[in-house]
Amino acid sequence: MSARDALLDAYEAILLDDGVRAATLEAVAARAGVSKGGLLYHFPSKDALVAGLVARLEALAAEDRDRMRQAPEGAVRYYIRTSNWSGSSLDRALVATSQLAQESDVAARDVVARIGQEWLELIVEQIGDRAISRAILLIGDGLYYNAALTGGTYNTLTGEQSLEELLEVVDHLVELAGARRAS
Amino acid sequence: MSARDALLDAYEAILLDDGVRAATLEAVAARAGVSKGGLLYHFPSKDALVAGLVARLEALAAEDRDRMRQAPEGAVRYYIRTSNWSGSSLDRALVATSQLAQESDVAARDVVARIGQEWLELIVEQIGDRAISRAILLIGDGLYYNAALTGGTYNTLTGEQSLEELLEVVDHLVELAGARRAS
DNA sequence: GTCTATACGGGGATAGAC
DNA sequence: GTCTATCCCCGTATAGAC
Repeated sequence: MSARDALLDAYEAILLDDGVRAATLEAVAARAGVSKGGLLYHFPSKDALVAGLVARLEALAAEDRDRMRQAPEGAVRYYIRTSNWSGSSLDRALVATSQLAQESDVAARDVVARIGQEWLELIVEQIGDRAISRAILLIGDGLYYNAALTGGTYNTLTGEQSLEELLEVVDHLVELAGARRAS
Repeated sequence: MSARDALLDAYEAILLDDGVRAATLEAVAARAGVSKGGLLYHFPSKDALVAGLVARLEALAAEDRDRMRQAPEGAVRYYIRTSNWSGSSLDRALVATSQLAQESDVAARDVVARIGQEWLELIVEQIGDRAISRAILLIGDGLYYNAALTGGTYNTLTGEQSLEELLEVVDHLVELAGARRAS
């Protein structure tokens, strides 16, 4: 793994575990096993570090959209399943970046907003009804919110069973959208 | 208004507008129109300021539960309507405290978790089905997440219409819970 | 009850050695 | 490509004046 990636991993990890205040250059460098000077070679400023994280999130989200579009279970089920915390690269990058968005970081705020819009559009394409799509999107947002609160320490939906139950509820919403389309 | 309340208002406002990093003692004091020394008379440390915010949130949430229980429209509709950002005291205190929870502040994390559990219990009492209740809770969480991302700059559900549409979708979930109870 | 002055540590960033 | 040394600013907190 490149040193850059190791540094971004460390930055993410600290943001998730301890929050923005703890995510200092020194802490990030130490966690990645380099010195502050070493970090500043790869990322000449803190803004550069943020930009690196934003770029990583953007790439991961684009890959995820492809998988979501092609998911055999359907985009909606795929979206809900992957919104529950699993510790995936996308989970981590998104929750970490959300924290920066809350610090009024414009780049972070933009990318998080854009990703949400793209998800919404994909769901609308699949099920047709905008109000129901928004409700489904909000359920996923709720899962991310819960992950963010704990830094992804545990799933909101503990165990496979509650996720299955939630998916079943969401299936009903998809059916409802189908019924509305038919009428 | 007491000086204490003015200081807590200022703390909240900075947390919402600019995030935890900007919420320094000096910034809070300035926004409340007192000096740093003045602030430290009322709240002898930053931890005391956090504790003050947590206590305020707890009180507001307790009042809100009473209103939710007695809401003529039902607890679920009340919950969804008030989860959309309106700039209420509870909105502000909850989103501000959520940010502290993400900084691994134990007191903040506990109170936010507890409030969520109480909401869930209230909804379960009213509609019976736990999985559906959890889905409804997550929709509310999603609304809070969106408010938190922007510091409550705007509603996720712009305009009265999209809120009404969402409430309609949620009504279907409540109906579904009723149907499950009947069977 | 609120202010100023001051101490101290930590965070971001630069220069330059290796 | 990574390290140490150093600078300056800012955030927290204490002491004490008014």
